[in-house]
Amino acid sequence: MAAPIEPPAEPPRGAVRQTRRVRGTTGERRPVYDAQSLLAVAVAEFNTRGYDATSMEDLSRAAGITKSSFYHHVSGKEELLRAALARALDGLFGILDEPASQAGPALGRLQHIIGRQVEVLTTELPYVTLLLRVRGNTEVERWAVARRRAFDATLASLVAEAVEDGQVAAGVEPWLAARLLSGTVNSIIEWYRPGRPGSELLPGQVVRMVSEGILPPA
Amino acid sequence: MAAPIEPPAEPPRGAVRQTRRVRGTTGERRPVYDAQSLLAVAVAEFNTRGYDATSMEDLSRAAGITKSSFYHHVSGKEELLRAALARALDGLFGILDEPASQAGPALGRLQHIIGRQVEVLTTELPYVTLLLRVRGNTEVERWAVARRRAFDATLASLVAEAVEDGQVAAGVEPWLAARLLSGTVNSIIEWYRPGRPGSELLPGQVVRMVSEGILPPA
DNA sequence: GTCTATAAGGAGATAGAC
DNA sequence: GTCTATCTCCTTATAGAC
Repeated sequence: MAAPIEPPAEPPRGAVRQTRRVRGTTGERRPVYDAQSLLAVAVAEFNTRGYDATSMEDLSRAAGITKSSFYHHVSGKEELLRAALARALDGLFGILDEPASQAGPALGRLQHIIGRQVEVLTTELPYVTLLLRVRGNTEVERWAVARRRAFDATLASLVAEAVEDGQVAAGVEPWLAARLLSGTVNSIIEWYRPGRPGSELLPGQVVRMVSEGILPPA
Repeated sequence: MAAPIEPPAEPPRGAVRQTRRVRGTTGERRPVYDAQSLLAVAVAEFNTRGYDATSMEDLSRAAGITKSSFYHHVSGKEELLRAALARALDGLFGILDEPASQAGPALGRLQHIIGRQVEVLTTELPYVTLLLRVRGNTEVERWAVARRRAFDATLASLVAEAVEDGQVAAGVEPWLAARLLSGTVNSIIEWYRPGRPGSELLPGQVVRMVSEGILPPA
């Protein structure tokens, strides 16, 4: 079987609680963690140093507790990776389930997906960043890589369909266009940072630039 | 000091010999290595597994010798990384020294650089791939990241100049265009593999697509 | 839930024989 | 130039007290 929908040995996700802080015995405030908030801490560290270069010691220090306490909450390093990759993939594949991704002319569906992909990239930035950097060293990583490829293949077939339908200029090689398209959109993770004004304009700008050119003649 | 031209503690490069094979005592053929050919082996492994996930044991096994023998030829893991990153950066910055990168209208210089960047990406694929994946964990990595940023900044200022000169449509935000431009070109490392027919057309196709759109209307 | 202590193994790197 | 053996440190992960 290629590219299974479910990751290997996925346990059920626990209930999600908000991170809050309580007063410790010595008076200082210490965060109360659950699996979700520790995942966010871990993914941030993974993205800063790289997954393989980040030790469980690094993660626990970032969370403000010892390594052993960290292990009380999470089952291991690879489980953190699996959960993060699953979240990124859920976001991306969720786009394909939307009505506007399935109805209408191929070009319109493509533009909807691209715009929404930019949105998911920015709203789920840390998780998608991690996903796009995975190399395929373990079973979990290979699963994520295969799912990513399946997503890209969907886009590639849509590009081909748009060319066949005469909505995109025939001089374009569909497979090359699809690859540059994915590369352009995914490259946003290299520089996008949340909280800057004008972020809500980005999806439309990206869709326009891939349609009219990043450097259109005046 | 920011973004020094020279990497930290760079030793002079040794003479380059071609890799050949000699008959061992047991009759099997074993490659004769020098620093350059071992660098190629190492970079290939780094790109497959990721730099941090690749052990010196992995490298020596890929070269067909023991870890100790491997250390006879190279001084260490980080030195391999430094040499590989230097090669990639030399290729990229060499583009900026070309006459066509310095004379004429900004848009023309930009198009020349983009086309040549595609060429360097493909001809120096393993080295540039490694460069684009470096995170900045060590002094050597931070040096490489800073140099990369300097290269991107040169492109960004050229885009701004082309817009000011009225050669590129004024609706384009120069910094966004520059970032998507770099992202699009750099994404080629994710799928390009040497030896396929038609590779010589790629630079021109990429320049056309970033100018006219990846998905131009029919 | 958090801690100290520790197990078990893998990492980068070196010594010294052949 | 290549090898076996080894050093030292760091890694993931667990045991068990509080």
